[in-house]
Amino acid sequence: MTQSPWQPISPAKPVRPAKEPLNRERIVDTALRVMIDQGYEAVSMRKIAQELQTGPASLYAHVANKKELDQLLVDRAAAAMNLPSPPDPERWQEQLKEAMREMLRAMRTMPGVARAAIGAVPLGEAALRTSECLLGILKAGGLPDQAVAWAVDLIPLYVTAVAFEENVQRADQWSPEDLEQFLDGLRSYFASLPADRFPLTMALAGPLTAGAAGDDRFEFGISVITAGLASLAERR
Amino acid sequence: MTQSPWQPISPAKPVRPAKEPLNRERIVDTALRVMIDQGYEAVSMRKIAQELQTGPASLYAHVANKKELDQLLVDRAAAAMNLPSPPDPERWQEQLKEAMREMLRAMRTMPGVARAAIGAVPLGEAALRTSECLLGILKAGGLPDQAVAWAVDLIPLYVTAVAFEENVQRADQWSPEDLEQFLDGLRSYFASLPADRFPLTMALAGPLTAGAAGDDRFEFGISVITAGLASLAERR
DNA sequence: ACCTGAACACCGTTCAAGT
DNA sequence: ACCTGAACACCGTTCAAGT
Repeated sequence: MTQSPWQPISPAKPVRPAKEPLNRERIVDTALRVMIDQGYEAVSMRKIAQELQTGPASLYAHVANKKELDQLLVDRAAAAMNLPSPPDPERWQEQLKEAMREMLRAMRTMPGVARAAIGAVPLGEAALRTSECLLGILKAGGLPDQAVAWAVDLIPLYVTAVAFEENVQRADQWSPEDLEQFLDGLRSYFASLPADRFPLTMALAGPLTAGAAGDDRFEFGISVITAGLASLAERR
Repeated sequence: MTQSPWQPISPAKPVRPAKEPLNRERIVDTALRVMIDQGYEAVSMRKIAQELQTGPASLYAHVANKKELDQLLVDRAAAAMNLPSPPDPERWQEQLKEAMREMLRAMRTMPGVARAAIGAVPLGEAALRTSECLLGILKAGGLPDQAVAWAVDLIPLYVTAVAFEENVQRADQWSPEDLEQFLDGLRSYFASLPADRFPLTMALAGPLTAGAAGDDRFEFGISVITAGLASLAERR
């Protein structure tokens, strides 16, 4: 074989290696992209490896296991949250509601993250910052320390559960029309129940199937929790 | 081969067929047993089939898919709940708390059922009876209809999320000592944080790691929710 | 109508072998 | 130290073939 004259004589060495090396960040970036595009179910060690043009075994040099990857995704979501600060004793209830709305908003931008978050203790740096912020708001509200601490457990639990519910529906690929059709079916199902055994379910079929699409149900939830916490503060 | 004299001459035909036929109930019974023994992760179509001495394909004649099996398990848990009745306007808050305690108790006897329940709309007969009962208690509390309906969504969501959390710990096979060790680790982790950025997390390390074992945290949650709902009733 | 074996298209994780 | 192929022990679901 002859060397073309415009090529250097030194052995052909690409300026960049064909593959850039694997690292934690690239793995989490890829997992996040897959999760946003295709949902939590699609985030598998095998699929992430495939996206990175390698085999699943390669990931284990950078991530302990799937659970750790899930935790890293949760921390990404926490990092995306813009929580109200500094805490204001005059407005703590509104700040708390704002924080919960923001938590849900961030989780919605990463559908599936709720599934990764639920039932895991979030100890990443961003998750801790979220906790610290909530602690501040609740302290500003004048709650006793133990109530503050348990509330910081209760609040993400509720928001995550709501996001998780939405995520299940999304995973089933329900369009708004599908949802409306499902609710219609539900209403006629309620109407067909034996009236002697399910009188209230039948009477409240309307309210029971309302607010499934928008944020009214979530707003109700955060109002109940905020009012409940406020009632604890008043007893101080 | 000679026939033993005390055996009938007619061809050996067992009085019962070697296998009793498969049906929904046997499948759900088996799945429930596996779930109680080995947790939700162990409840797979393949494993249940194996327990029933058949192949996984055989189950699909009686159960649409895994999701339907999950729903049937959830309804078994709902059927095991002994909710307070009839509703008493004088005691509705205590009845509501009792109901939530009973829901958690039933879910605890079937670890894993929370995982099957979360994010699915429970429409089995027993689940509907649970709803009907909660509707009665909340109506007795004088809440507006829409609040009653959304509360019936919020309450099982919270209880299920709590049960799910406990279930994750159980799935990781944590003994009480492991939990204590984990909490110790957590406390020293909190103590090691940068004091300028996480002052409250550090100051509240005690309360934050308290009540993880017993029911204090759950009692706090049901108090907050009940008080929040009561504050809506007062505004009527 | 019900059951079955075999297949399809997946999982998470480990491990010995390479560079 | 990092990467890899191959294997292990699993998944849910489908489908043609049996009875």
